Amino acid sequence: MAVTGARPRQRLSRVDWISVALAAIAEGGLAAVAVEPLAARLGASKGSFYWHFENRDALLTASLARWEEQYTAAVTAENTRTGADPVQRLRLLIRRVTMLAESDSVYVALIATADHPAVAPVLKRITEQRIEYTMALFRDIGFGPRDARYRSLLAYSAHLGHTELARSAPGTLPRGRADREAYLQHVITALTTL
Amino acid sequence: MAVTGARPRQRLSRVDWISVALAAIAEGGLAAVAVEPLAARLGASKGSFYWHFENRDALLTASLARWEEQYTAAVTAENTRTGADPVQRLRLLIRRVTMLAESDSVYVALIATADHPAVAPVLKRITEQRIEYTMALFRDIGFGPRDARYRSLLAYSAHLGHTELARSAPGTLPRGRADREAYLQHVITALTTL
DNA sequence: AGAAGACCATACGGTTGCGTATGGTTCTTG
DNA sequence: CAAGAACCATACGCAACCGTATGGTCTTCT
Repeated sequence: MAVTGARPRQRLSRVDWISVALAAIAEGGLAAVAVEPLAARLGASKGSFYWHFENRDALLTASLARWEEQYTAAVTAENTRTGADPVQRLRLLIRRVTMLAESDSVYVALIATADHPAVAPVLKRITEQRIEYTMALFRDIGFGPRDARYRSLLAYSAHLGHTELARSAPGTLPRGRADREAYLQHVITALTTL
Repeated sequence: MAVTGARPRQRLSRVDWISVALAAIAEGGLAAVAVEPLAARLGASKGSFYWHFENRDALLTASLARWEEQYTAAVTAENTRTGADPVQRLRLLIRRVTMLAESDSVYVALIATADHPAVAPVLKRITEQRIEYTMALFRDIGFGPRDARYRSLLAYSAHLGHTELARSAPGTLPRGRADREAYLQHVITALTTL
C-alpha cells in the first residue's frame, strides 16, 4: 500500500506544479507564477519543472484551464440543480456568488490581469457564460429578451464591481451580518423589480 | 525668446518623467513604469532620472499623486457645477462616468493593481470620495441615509463592474449608439426608482 | 570670464527570473 | 538484474531591471 503521508518528498507530477501555481496566483497574482520560487516551495528544482512543462507559459495555461473547469462547473451546475422557481434561483445565485467573490482569490487575481494573453480567453469565456446563464434566468422570470439582457448585464456588472470594491475599499461595504443581509436584499430587489 | 519646438531635446524636468510615466501606465500598467525604458522613450539616460527622483517608487508615487489631483477634481467638480436638480445631476454623473471609464486607461490600470502599496491608498481615497458624493446625491433626491448608502454602493459597484466588463468581455456590452443609450436608460432607472 | 551648481551619460555591480545542458538517480519492465 | 525510461539537481548563459559611482557638460550668476 502506497503511503501518501505529510510530505513524502516523493517525485512530482504535473498536477503538483499546477496546484502550487494556483496557490501562488491566489496569493500573489499571475506574477507569482515563477518557476524558481515555485520550485523552492515544492522543495524541488527547475530541473523537475522543465521535465513536466515546456515553459512557464505552459504551466500558466494548464493551471488556468484546470481552474476554469472546477470553478465554473461548480457554480452554475449547483445552481441549476436547485429545483426552485427562477426568482428563487436568481436570489440564490446572487447570494452564492457574492460569498464566493470575497473568497476565491484566483478569480480576483485573474480579473486584475485580464489583459494577459493566457487569461483573456478564460475570463472572456466564463464572463460570457455567466451573463448568458443570468440572462436565461431573467427570461425564465418573464422578462423580454432585451430587458433580460440589460438586467443580466447590470447584475453581472454589479457583481464584478462588488468584487473590486471588496479589494480596493472594503471599508465601504456593509460590515455586520445584518447589514450585509439587508444590502443583499436591496440589491436583489433593485435588480429584479420593476 | 525661448523656443519650445517639437522635440528640442532640452533638459528634462520632474514633470517630464511624470508625464511619460503616466503614459506608460495607461499603455502597459504599473509594470511599464521602468526607469530604463522610460529613459529610452525620452531619449535620455538613467543618469537624468536619478537626478530628479530618489528611485522608481518615488516616480510612481508622484505620478499617481498628479493623476489623482487632475482626475478626481475634474469629475466631481464639473458635476457639482451643474445647477440641475439632484436627479438630473445623478443622471449626468452616470452618463459622464460611463463614458470616462471606457477612455481613462490609467484608472483601469490602477484598478488592476489595487494591491500595490503605492496604488491602494489612492484608489481607496477616490473610491470613498466618489461613493460619498453619490450617496449625497441620493440623499438630496430624498432617500433615507441607509437607502442612500445602499444605492450608492450598488451604483458604484455597477460602475466599476462596467469598467471591468469593457475590458474583459467588451463583446457583451451594448454596441450600437441606440443600444448603449437604451441600456444607460435602463441602468439609471434601475438605480433611481422604487 | 570663470566658478558653482544643475543636469546628464556611461559604466559598473547586484538581483531575479527564464530557459538549456549535462549528468546523475530512481523507477519499471523484459 | 540489466537496460531503458522517467525524473531530477546543478551549473550555466542570457536578459531586464534597479540603483550607484564617476566624470562630464551645460547654465547661471557674479
